[in-house]
Amino acid sequence: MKISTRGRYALRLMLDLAVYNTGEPISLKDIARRQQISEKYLEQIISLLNKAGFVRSVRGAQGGYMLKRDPAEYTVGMILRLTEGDLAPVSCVGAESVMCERMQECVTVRVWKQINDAVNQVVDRITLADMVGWQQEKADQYSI
Amino acid sequence: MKISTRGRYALRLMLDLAVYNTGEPISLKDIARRQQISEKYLEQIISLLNKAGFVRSVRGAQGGYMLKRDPAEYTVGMILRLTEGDLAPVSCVGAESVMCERMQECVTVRVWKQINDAVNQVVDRITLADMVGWQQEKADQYSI
DNA sequence: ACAATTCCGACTTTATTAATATGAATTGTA
DNA sequence: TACAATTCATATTAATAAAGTCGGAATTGT
Repeated sequence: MKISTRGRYALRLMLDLAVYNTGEPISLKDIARRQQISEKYLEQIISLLNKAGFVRSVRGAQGGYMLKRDPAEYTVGMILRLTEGDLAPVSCVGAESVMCERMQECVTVRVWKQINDAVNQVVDRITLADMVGWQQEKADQYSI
Repeated sequence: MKISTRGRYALRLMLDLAVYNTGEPISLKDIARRQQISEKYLEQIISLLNKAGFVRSVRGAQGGYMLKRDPAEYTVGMILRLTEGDLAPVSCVGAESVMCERMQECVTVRVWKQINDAVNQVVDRITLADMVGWQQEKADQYSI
């Protein structure tokens, strides 16, 4: 039931883009330094986000990435699903659920459905903007 | 975010013991046949359940396993945690949470905590007895 | 005695995770 | 225009975990 580094890093990456947004592209090198994540690994991850149209990339010197939309328009669910794949605890209750031949008599599936719903409700409610707000609170706490 | 076969099989195994309980020990062979799971693999899984005191074993011919307590006394959470380990989506919000050095400034941890709470609330509420009930409903549906 | 079972530990195979490595393509700046 | 800083693309590797399989010892009812 773990979320892998891919998903976790993707979330931190997107949050970093939101928090440090100045209108100028932000380079992966900066993000990697701030987040203490291998730059090369981040390349792979942001490539997914880029292909999905979540970020805009600027190539060449002084290049980098920026969020394409407002932070409020990204839910945690969107980001995690893109990088982790379906968040369903078993494949038979996922978005494109893979039926199994025991479906008829299977009772455990009700458990998985409930877990799935509970998780989705959380991740689809929280946006990047929420997280930026939390970050701000923290910053305030420690600076006072 | 997947639950592995270990946990899924353990749940089906326990449910099988609850549903087919007659007071006599039930052999793994029977369970394996009914649940379509490798008997050898089930041995490993039930060994965990046995050591944890969830089931009672009877060795030798006509031997097998029985639930030690009433189905209502087993939650899904108990069974999954035993076989899957902590259900927390990341280790820093689990029961014996492993701190990381970024804890102070980390904001994503709030997301993981909410997911963790949501999942626990579901699995700690559902008991084996609930599932036996569901199974009964299904049986009724299809027999009418 | 024997067959059916649980019990135990080692082994194997496959898939996934988490990167690293190499280098090409692009572009602002000196 | 050269160059350095970047993104982009693909291949490779190393470590770990998942999902079993295998062989046989120990126990016990018939």
